[in-house]
Amino acid sequence: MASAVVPAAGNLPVFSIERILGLEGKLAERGVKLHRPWDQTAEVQSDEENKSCQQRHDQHPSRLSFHSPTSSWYGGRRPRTAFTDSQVNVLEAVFQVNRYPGIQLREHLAGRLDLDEDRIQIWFQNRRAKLRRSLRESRLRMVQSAVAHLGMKVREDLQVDVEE
Amino acid sequence: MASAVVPAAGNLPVFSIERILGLEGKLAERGVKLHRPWDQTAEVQSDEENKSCQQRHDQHPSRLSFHSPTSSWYGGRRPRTAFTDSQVNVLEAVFQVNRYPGIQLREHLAGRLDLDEDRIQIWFQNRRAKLRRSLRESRLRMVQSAVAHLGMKVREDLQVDVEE
DNA sequence: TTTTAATCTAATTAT
DNA sequence: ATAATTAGATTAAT
Repeated sequence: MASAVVPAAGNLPVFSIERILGLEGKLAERGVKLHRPWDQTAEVQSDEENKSCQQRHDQHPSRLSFHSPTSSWYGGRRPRTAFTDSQVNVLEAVFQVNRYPGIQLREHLAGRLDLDEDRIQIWFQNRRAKLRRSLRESRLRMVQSAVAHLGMKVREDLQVDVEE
Repeated sequence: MASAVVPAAGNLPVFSIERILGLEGKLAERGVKLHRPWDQTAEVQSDEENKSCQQRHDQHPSRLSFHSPTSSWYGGRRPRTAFTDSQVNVLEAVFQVNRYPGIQLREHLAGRLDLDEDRIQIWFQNRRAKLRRSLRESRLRMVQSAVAHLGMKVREDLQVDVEE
């Protein structure tokens, strides 16, 4: 077989990428129009009607449409990376010092931890989101606690009013 | 040299990442407390502020902190990738067929075009944003055109009213 | 179920 | 003009 594609997530390549690269990538430069029955609506219909990410049960991928995040032929999402404890320890230690590592630090970490640079990038993005979430929740608890104390204070004052 | 760090954008590492990885990453696991003067009062800044990038009105960043996207020691952003015409041609051809390439297609393209997979991912994100932008603008023009035609029609009708 | 890696949008920054 | 980064929301794997 010419194509050594690995079907990792159970999705089968319907159209070979070589078809696109070989035919469209080269012929299209010469103004050659290809017959692409699935592309008749390419620029029009799919503004964002289909964007909001439902369609879990893929209808057969012929026809429509390869223009939504969920029904994408040829490969699903990247398999979840399982960081080791020591990798997380290092990342957390760096995060203590720098929450926005630049490209050089990310590359350095990637080399040091044997990870891809963009895994580092994603890790820091998710780590910042986690921090913001925890800060929001702790602020919320502060407010709730303050309100609760206010309530107690009001009840105390009412008690005093009654006793007076 | 032990360190093969490439100063791509003219940024110099001030604190070696090895300090963090070597000291914090290993000793911290044994409960060893480190003296980290920059964690309190960062005596660093002279080197940080001549970084290549921003800091338009940077107030003295002593004290705090490396926790903002702009004052990040050790590296700025990734240098802008300059895609070749033929790379863009292929990416555009694929985009015609699939606006949401999964991991397999992205990896395939990365290998084929000699790019990192993450550059492919980013390219498609930006390309979708461009498409949405252009669709929004074209819809806006449609509405504007419709309004203009309505205006003309109204004027015609008024003309008829006057002539009658 | 909970946590978090991965993906997406939208806005922005910066080359 | 567009590559890179961010926050934020969501999806999905563990």
